[in-house]
Amino acid sequence: MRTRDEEKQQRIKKAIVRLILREGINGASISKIAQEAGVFPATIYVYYTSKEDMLSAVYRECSMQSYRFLMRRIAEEMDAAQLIDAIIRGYFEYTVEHEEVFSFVEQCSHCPTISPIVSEKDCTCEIFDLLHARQKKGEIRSYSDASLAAVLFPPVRYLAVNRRTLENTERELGELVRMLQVLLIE
Amino acid sequence: MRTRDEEKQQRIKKAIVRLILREGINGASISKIAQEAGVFPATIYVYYTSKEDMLSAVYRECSMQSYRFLMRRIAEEMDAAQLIDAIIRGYFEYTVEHEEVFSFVEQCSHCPTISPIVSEKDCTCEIFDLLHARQKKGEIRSYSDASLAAVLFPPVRYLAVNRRTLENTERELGELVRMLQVLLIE
Amino acid sequence: MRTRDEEKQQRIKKAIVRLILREGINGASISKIAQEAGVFPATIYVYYTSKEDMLSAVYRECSMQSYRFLMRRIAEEMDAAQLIDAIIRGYFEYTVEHEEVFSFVEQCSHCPTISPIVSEKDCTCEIFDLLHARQKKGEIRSYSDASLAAVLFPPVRYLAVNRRTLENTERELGELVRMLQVLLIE
Amino acid sequence: MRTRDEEKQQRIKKAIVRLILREGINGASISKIAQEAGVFPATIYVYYTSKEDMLSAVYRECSMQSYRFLMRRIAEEMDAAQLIDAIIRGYFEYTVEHEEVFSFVEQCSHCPTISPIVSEKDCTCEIFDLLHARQKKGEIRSYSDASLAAVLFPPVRYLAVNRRTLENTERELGELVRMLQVLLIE
DNA sequence: CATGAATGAGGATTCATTCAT
DNA sequence: CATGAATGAATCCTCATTCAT
Repeated sequence: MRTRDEEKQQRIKKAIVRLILREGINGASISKIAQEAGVFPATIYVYYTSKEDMLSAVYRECSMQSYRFLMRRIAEEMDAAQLIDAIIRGYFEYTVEHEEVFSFVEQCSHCPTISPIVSEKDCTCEIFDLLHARQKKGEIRSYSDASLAAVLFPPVRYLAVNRRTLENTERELGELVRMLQVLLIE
Repeated sequence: MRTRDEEKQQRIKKAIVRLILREGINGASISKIAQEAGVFPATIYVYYTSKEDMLSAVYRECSMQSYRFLMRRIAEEMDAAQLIDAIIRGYFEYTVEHEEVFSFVEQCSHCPTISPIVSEKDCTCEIFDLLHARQKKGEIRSYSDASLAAVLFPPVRYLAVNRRTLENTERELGELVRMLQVLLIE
Repeated sequence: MRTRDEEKQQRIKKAIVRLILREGINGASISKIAQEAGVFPATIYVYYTSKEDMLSAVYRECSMQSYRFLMRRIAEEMDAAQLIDAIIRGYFEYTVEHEEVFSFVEQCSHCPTISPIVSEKDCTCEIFDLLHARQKKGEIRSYSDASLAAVLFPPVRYLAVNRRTLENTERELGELVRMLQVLLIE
Repeated sequence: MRTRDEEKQQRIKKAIVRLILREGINGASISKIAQEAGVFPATIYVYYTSKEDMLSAVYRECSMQSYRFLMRRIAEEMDAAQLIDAIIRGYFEYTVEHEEVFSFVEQCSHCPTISPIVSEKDCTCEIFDLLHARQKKGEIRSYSDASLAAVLFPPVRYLAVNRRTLENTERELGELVRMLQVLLIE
């Protein structure tokens, strides 16, 4: 039956992500992943044809996940200020609530043997549709997509990785939101 | 006694950096590094006590290097606009001219088993001294250091990683410079 | 799934013992053991978690084996003289017939990183039960267990290690038996 | 000057012995020995041509040493009972006072790649001269040298290795002395 | 005589993967 | 579908030894 298998594959995915947060990409061997997932190494090959295949598949899924999470925070009817606030805070919340997945994606996206598989573009197109709409209405300045992407996401990741105390984080995040509202809104 | 070969250690460092750009942290095994450097695997242990020790040492050096490179582009007497321009373009040029080192540092800084060793704070303090001076004079808005760091460096890294054609890159970079000048200058 | 090969594990054990007789504890590397056993080095780790684990396990088994061998030579209804004769000669025969195992145990028992694992006490308790019974009946003098153990086993090992010709050995062994009968029997 | 060199060689010897007590024959590598002795690995090759040569030389010296220690406890004019007492207690004291050397010799003497170098016979000849003299005078029973050696030394080593508390040891040692006096004296 | 860098063989162990069950 | 033993290449690292200084 499907139920058992689905659940086993989920355990494998979670194990990869958890292990890579703890020990880095180097530390994630098939046998460790299997142990962490409570399955046998050979079982992993039932679901994936190779380690590389497995990593890419999980990486792809996780990459998507962060932007799907983000989209749920965003409503069509938000004005530009609200939209920027939602993107920044939503993305940040994602990094906190899904620390493991975030760390996993961060590592994979910087590894030349894995990263080519997924491009951020594919994941963020929906968000850019929304931004483009506001640019057309003259609410958001007509910067290029590259520039928008550069100032919207990497700074949030930076704050997420370097966060210390809750208060600091809250203040820094608020400041970043205001900065980007000033910068992007006409 | 044979004298310690400074040049040999340099070759090892370059080999690490080159190999990690090509094959990622996973692919950088001691034997591959040795081969790339033209030394014997055992020789590496004359210069470093372990692989971890080696990676940290080279990571530390490379991290510093990027900011030393940056500082050379900056002059005390620049005004705020020039300073921002120099930081953005200087940092970007660094990523282009030292692609290998940049990729190496990017990967290490996201790997939980290596990154704790070096903090960006330690490397960028000189730049922040310059920014603080301008903030005091009222030339640069009084955002927190975290926010400044978040909008100054990660967006440049983003453009560096995602650059395609030369023209595009030039345009995007110019746009980013203007954005940050608008954002940061009173 | 392939069933765990009991016979393969036996081959590994024999290989360890044989190799250590020939080349000493120093010479018993995993790869040599594997070669001697006709298995692959990695296969050893299917049966043992580490070299240390393997050595202890085999050492423990071999230690027991010598005293089980001894017990088979001994009958409940023997009188004191017969018992001493049987212990001395039985133990000696063991060292001759299982030279490899004997040499292996001798080496392990003197190595500080292995020996703490097995105590002779655990192996000889049955023999001491028999001796205690004779002590109670007044057939054997009431020396302490330590003294009994000291004069019963180490001298036999000494003769076993230093034996030259068959005749000599036979004579020395007979002499030792008589000495201990005189010494221990009331 | 000879002084420096002599002292350095002494340090090497002590290091070997100390290290082998702690970590067994396996653990005594040239580099560890050098570190323990405070010299450089290459320096060891000034004094010995190879590791094997070094081990044999130190083993030979240490073997002799135990019996020289023993001889100092023995006086020509002792009667048979005193002689046996002196041998047993002298040898035991040696194992306690020179635990490191004793453990080193014990390990080497059981290792087939080292032991052939030294035979106990060579070291104990003086003691046997004394015993033979008493045998001629009819004070000590005319057992063969092999039997004498088998009951005189190995039991002491056994007690030395298996000693726990001071009281126990004292009692066991006294008992062993009395046993051997009864056994060997007419 | 002492040194310390260099070496290449070999150390123990883990790897990703396969295969028979 | 799941398993777990088997594999041979690869892992990091230490070994004894040599050599130029």
